Amino acid sequence: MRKLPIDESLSYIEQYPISQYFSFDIVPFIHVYEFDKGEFIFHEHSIPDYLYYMVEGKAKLYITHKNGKISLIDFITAPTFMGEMELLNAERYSKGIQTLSKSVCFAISIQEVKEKLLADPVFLKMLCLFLSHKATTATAKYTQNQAYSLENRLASFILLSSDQQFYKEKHTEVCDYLGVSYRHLLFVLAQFSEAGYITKQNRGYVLTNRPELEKLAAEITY
Amino acid sequence: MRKLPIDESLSYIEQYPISQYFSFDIVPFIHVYEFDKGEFIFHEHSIPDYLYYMVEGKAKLYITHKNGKISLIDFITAPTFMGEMELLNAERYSKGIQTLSKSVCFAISIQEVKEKLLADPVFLKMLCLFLSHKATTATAKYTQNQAYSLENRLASFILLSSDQQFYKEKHTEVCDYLGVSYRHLLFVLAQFSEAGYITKQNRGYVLTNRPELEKLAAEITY
DNA sequence: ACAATAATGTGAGAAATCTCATATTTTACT
DNA sequence: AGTAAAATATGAGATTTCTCACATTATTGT
Repeated sequence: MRKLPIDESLSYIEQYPISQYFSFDIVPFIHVYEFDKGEFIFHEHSIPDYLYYMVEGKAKLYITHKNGKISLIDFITAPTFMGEMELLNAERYSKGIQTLSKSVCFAISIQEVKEKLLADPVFLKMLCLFLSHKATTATAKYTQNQAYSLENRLASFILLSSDQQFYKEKHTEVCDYLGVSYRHLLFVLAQFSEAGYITKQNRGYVLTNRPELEKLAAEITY
Repeated sequence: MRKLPIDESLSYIEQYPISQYFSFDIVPFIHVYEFDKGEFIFHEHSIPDYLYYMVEGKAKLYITHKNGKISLIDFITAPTFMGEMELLNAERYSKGIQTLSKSVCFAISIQEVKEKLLADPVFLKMLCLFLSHKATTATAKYTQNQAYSLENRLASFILLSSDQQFYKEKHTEVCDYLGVSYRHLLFVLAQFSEAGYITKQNRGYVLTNRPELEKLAAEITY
């Protein structure tokens, strides 16, 4: 993590407007940080000092269980806030957030502006919408996880995350995200290959029978 | 559902203060309704007209999947808000809410006060805290559901939901809540009986070996 | 009080998913 | 370039959980 020099910082602040979320001038309170790929924005069980607004990059939000299993709660993509729950103090200790690519974040010192933020209707309204949306998608994901087998969920995930008929997510992340073992993920992936729905190529898979994948995914959607 | 007469309504409003959550006088906008046990407060996929504040009673929040499985997302107990996500319009269609006991709710017409609410910092701050707390507990529940077997989760649930060493939740609800089949719930319950951790009695179970249940539950807690 | 409906309970077999062991390939680091 | 660490891959066997079928109480409405 490194703090960007003034001129670069200002350029980011100009490029990614954040003022709309506040009814007072937030710019004086912003520090711009850059995180390398793989760096932690929040360590698990830490007490965050900053509310972040990620403007570039990708990260994963996860928790580690006592038995060693990891639940990848969400893939986080810019633009988004991070640490808002901790700001609210509803949850004192943070979950973990680790970047998946080089990321740029606006950091706002909680200590400096907590009071102002929690009395700012513009910020609070945005935050309500954000939290509500986050809760809705999380609930959808988790209830589906327990109502459908991996076959359906993986088909759905492949369709959502593939880019131009090409799927290349990391197995190690996907199994934590879908809540199954690495072994089982590979097993179902092999089934899909076997059935000709996908075909291994280089470091990923080409979708070779999209309609069938869509049929499997459609069993979930309501 | 029936609307309570003026005098009863006022008595409830007096007994359960709600003004603290608003910076304007909300009382003129409140209608007091009573729901019988088993009545629906929201039908699934409906568009709510009211934001509710439940002051007495218990209900369950659930969704039905395409394959017929039901996910019981949460047991709702007074006092709490309902329909707040729909008010925010983050989610246009509601999930289902059905009461588990006779319940009394304050109903606030969305159409009448939406504008005012979404600009009210007192209300918005409370709502942020509420949503954040809800998201935190839901995430904890769901990630644990996929990281631990029913043995651990059920032990934990029995300890949490039993009253004075006596467990008497409905199996049909519990299996939807814990995300397993009815059959499997009964199977693990039988295991616990077999091992002497619980003992069937009348319409429920007596906890006959709390320490062992606690040991199982402790595998989860972090 | 009686029928209808919901909840409880159990067996048997199958499917989904897990654990563990181990080998190979890729990626990251110095 | 060389080594350590991470990611990929696969087999075998065990566990967990599911489906379905069916029987037996409770509960509810009229």
